[in-house]
Amino acid sequence: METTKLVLYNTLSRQKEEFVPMHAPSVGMYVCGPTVYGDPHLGHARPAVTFDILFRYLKHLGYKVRYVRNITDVGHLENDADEGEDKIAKKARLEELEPMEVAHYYTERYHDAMRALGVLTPSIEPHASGHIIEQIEFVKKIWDAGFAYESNGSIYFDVEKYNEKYHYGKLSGRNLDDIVTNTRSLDGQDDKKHSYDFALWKKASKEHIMRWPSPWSDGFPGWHMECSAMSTKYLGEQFDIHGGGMDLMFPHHECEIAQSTAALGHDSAKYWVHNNMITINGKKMGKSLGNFITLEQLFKGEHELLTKPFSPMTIRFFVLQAQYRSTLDFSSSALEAAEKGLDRLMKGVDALKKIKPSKSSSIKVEELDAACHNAMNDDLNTPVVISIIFDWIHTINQLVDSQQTITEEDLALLKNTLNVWIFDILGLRNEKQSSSADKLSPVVDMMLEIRQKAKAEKNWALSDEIRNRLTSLGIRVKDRKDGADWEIE
RNA sequence: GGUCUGAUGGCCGAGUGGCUAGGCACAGCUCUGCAAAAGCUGCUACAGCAGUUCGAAUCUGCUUCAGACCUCCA
Repeated sequence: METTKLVLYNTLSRQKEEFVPMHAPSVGMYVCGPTVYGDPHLGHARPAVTFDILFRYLKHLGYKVRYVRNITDVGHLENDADEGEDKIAKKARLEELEPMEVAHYYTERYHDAMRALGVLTPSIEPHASGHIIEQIEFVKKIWDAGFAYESNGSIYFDVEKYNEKYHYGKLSGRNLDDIVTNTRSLDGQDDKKHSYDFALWKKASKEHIMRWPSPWSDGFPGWHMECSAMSTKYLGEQFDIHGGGMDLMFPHHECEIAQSTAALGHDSAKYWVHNNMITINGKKMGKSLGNFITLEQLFKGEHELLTKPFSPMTIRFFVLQAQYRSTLDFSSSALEAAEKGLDRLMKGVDALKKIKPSKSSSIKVEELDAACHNAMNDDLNTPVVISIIFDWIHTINQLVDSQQTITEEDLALLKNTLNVWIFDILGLRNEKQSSSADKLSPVVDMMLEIRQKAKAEKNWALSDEIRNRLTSLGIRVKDRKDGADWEIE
């Protein structure tokens, strides 16, 4: 079985392209991170897990990856009509906290949730507030290139002028004419020449707390500037992958391309990778609709739509069971299905220990790795990877049952391959194997030995009492032909 | 209104021309003192209509429906 090459869907070309790094073995990847003004919700898990998988897989393929994911703690305007009030500042004032206090709190919340989901920490996690100077410098470059104008202390990007030389809309497939006729006119845009122009630097109003000095005014950077400035700073003028949610495609990523192209004279990212949304009742889960469920609510089961709590690994597995470019519809029953599937998968992995090697193998273990690679190489098709693993869980069960045979060598290969794919690449954890279970283990084994003696003496009363009391302690006794096994519920 | 995407079995979700996706649920069976658990087996769907083809879930056209973006959003 031959192994293919990694292919990624590039939004720029609207097709799958072979991934060829610009400077192999190094790979640069930039992904838009969260705006830290609210608790992380299920929607945040999608890009985090998707690009975590890409990060892990690229490393598995032998690349040296620098993965940059930003923290937006400044910038995003509430809306253009909002006198330049910044989201962070608005929330801060409501709660009478320092803006940085709010940003820090939610950054920590985000980190905690990501850690629980098994999302590896990026190589660099730059904060927008820590890169104001870089952003001012970037605005200057655009200014010097002639694609910006000043109006009332704010600097705007001149989309029309840019579009004369380049194509504004190349990523989202729009043309300026369409944008002109189809952009709603909003109030409070008097400063701009055209409604489709966007702010590079925004003058702060009197009451605006988050502000920095600049050559133009005391203010703050426009809401697309941080990604251009920070990706350039840490990954260079040109880098391999730029990721983010599909909802950021326009205007955010379109504006980023315009900014970088205006300032540098060329595009910055080679592959634009966008994950699709998680939906709920067929509609996008997001802040604007208010139909989101926070990760903490999921972990604790505290939401009217949840029948029970779901572990972080169940959430991760749920996300991985769909290809990243498809919408994924949330429901409590879908999560329950994911939970049981994951449980079955982990039990299969545990069952590896019970296999007794033979002199020959009736199966071809090397096919597992090749099949997984082929699925993964096809634009990160994790659901197919998982289905292949399930096929092998079936095989493991047959091996345990002696319906198939495997040599000691092949068994070691099988264990190793499954470990790589399940734990290293998919990033799953076996949550039932905790350290407390290890300490508990000899104690439970002792109880089961006593019960086994009782059973041998047909002392069903004692044997059932031991079983019932263990069950009430959350330990499920599983009788087998030779003795008994157990697991924590 | 513009741009784009999608419609797969009870549910979630792969699959781009012919061969079983997978998981969950469900049914039967095996194991078992009983139960539980586990395993095994079964379950053949592609929105509608027309066309291309020896053959279409997969290609083309039309229709219907849904969603995303066009405003902060992962």
